Amino acid sequence: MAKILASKNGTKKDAITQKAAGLFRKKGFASTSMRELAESIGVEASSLYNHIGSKNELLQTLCFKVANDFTVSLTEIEKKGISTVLKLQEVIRFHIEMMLNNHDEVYVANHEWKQLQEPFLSNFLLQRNSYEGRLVEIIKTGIKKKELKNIHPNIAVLTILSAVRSVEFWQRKKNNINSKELESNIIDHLINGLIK
Amino acid sequence: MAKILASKNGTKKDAITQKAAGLFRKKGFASTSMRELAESIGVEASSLYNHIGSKNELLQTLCFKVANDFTVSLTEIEKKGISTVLKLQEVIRFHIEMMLNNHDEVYVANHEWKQLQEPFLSNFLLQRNSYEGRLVEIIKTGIKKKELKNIHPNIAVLTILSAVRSVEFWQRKKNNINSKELESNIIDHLINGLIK
DNA sequence: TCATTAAACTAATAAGTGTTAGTTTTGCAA
DNA sequence: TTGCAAAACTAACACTTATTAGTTTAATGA
Repeated sequence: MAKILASKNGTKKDAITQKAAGLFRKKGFASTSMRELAESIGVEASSLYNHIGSKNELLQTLCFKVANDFTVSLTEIEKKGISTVLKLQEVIRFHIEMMLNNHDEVYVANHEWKQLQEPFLSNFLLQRNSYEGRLVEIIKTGIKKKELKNIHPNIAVLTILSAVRSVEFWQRKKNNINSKELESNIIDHLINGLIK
Repeated sequence: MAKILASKNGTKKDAITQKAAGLFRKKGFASTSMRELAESIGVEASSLYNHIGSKNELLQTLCFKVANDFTVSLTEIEKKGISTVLKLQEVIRFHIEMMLNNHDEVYVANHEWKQLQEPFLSNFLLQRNSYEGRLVEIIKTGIKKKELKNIHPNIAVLTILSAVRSVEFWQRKKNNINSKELESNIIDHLINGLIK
């Protein structure tokens, strides 16, 4: 009868959620069984239900925690009295650091949100659209202030949001590049381009 | 007793594979059952096995078809006697057009390759690493020729390959932006940056 | 020491999984 | 019209799935 050891400053539910994040990332949500999750903890599957509500609840917790982190961060950045370019830099930097520090959770939120059940699915997409819309507004302001060239704001936002996901692949390869170098390269690329 | 109608210039296996691509994209490979796939065609699940080998074979077919298309295209571009910047432009353009013209297949190859079984999984990753390596070489050449600034080639490649995936999101929203505008915006962003 | 509670266990359920075997139907060529 | 092959069908198999009910064990506090 192994016990689920709660990580310090966290409940047992948190410990299970963390393990789930790792498995959901490696194998996908649908391909991860509760028996596998339980085994990775060292317990029977049914024992998990003393701590969590359901498998789907685990996914909900993960997705909305990540979504909320991004929303809160964007609100902070919006409030600052800095240029558009600096705001974009901070947004990009936050995305990269989230992926570096919370790899499993962010990956799962990015890849497995489709498996959310209603009404959580609609809710998640609403939050996502709102986030993208606020980034579009930042870029529109930058164009108006002539800080940015006259690109299509929606395309630019989706390009940036996709580009920062390169950190996913970067984790896969265990290159010894420190996070600051990674950050500055990606930010420079997305803001200034590749041309010499 | 409904019949599987083969699309013109294609076998019935092709028709099933195409339907599978759509479902695998919408629901994920693991969450799509053979009974669902069969129903979407209008046939019993067991009837599918008159035409295909297995569910996993469908995924293999999709993933390697896409991987091969990209490999072939890159070989063509490498052969051309054009500048590094133009080569990169053509690579980016090909990615975007593949995603626009073969949305389901490319999406599935990008998102569901993890569900491949060995030895196909290792094979796919080898092909992918080789593709990325060849792009890294193009960028290294561009730096040597002083066409490109002195960025980290590996980071640049992964940033580009991630950025072109924005087309995935773009399909989701049914904005009325034509593909040429989409292409030129993304290429300009990745080559020249955002700054005015 | 004893009662309480948290959290593990075993066992079972009902539904769904990919796949196979065997049979029947269909459409075409001779 | 008959014979044949392609391709549909039904039925079943052998597992696996998430989850629940009921029970036992371990830890805690009085």
